[in-house]
Amino acid sequence: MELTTEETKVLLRSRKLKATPTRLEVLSTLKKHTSAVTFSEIQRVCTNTDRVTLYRTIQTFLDKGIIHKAYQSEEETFYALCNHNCSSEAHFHDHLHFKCSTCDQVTCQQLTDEIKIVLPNFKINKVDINITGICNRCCA
Amino acid sequence: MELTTEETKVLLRSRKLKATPTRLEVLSTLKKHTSAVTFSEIQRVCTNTDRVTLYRTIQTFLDKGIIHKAYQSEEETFYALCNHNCSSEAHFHDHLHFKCSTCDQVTCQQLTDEIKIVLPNFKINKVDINITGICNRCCA
DNA sequence: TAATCAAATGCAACAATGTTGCATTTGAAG
DNA sequence: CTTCAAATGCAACATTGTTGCATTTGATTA
Repeated sequence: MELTTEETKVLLRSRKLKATPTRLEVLSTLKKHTSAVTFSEIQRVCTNTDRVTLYRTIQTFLDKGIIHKAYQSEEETFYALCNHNCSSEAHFHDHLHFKCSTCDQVTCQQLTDEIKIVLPNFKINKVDINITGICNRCCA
Repeated sequence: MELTTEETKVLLRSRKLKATPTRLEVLSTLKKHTSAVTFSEIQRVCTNTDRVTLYRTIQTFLDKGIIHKAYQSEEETFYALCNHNCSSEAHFHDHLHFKCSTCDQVTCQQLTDEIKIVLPNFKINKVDINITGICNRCCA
């Protein structure tokens, strides 16, 4: 997920969104992180943007499928950029979200084997898998 | 999970908890439901108990492994009684939580096949699987 | 059954998080 | 440069959950 400022503007306009400084800054923050980002982290970076605008910006990005909720703990929600395979309809078919209890980072993990979940007589729309444990970097 | 009032008292005392009217009422509410229960539903039932006491009661039950968080949406948390296989350490090894988008109920579902998740060099402590879709009753 | 005391509760106040309405500003198109 | 819908900032509010502290109560012991 490499995005220059110009590419970000193109992305925003392709979704019929104005390329405002706040939106560019939020997206820049997200792409700088390899792991998912909390609202408070976004707020910490965008100091000269109103709290309400940040909430609305995130909601807009969620609606347009630019970001997704990677992990929701009791305290905080973690957001991450969507990648190309990740439509707003089906985020989780072959990946999951991992919260490391050592470094507290949330990362998206791709699965090599697809997970098969069988629930007879149920219709499955969305599968969210959240795992907590110790990530590969902290294990090493 | 059949619990008479007397059995509930025994359960509470076995965890070194006093069998107060509020605790009995909260547990009675949970066992009356086949699906997981929200805080607001508990609050709706326990009208003569202070809000703060209900929060503390739920927290105590979580700590003691009597209930667990079945599902956490943006708006609400769903709680459910723990069954016998379900220690406070490892809730989710062979079951998942299903949120039906038709009837809005959250239910625990047992899996016939254990799910195998492979993440090389990671240490997995807890696996939460949340599925949204249409449950067997609403499909019928 | 009465006395005792830690545990549990109720109340008030507070904190954090997120939302809504509305006036003002601004990005992008002509 | 003008125009206008979209985006923003501000104020006020709603919801959710927490903390401190005085009072009450369940369970134990005498």
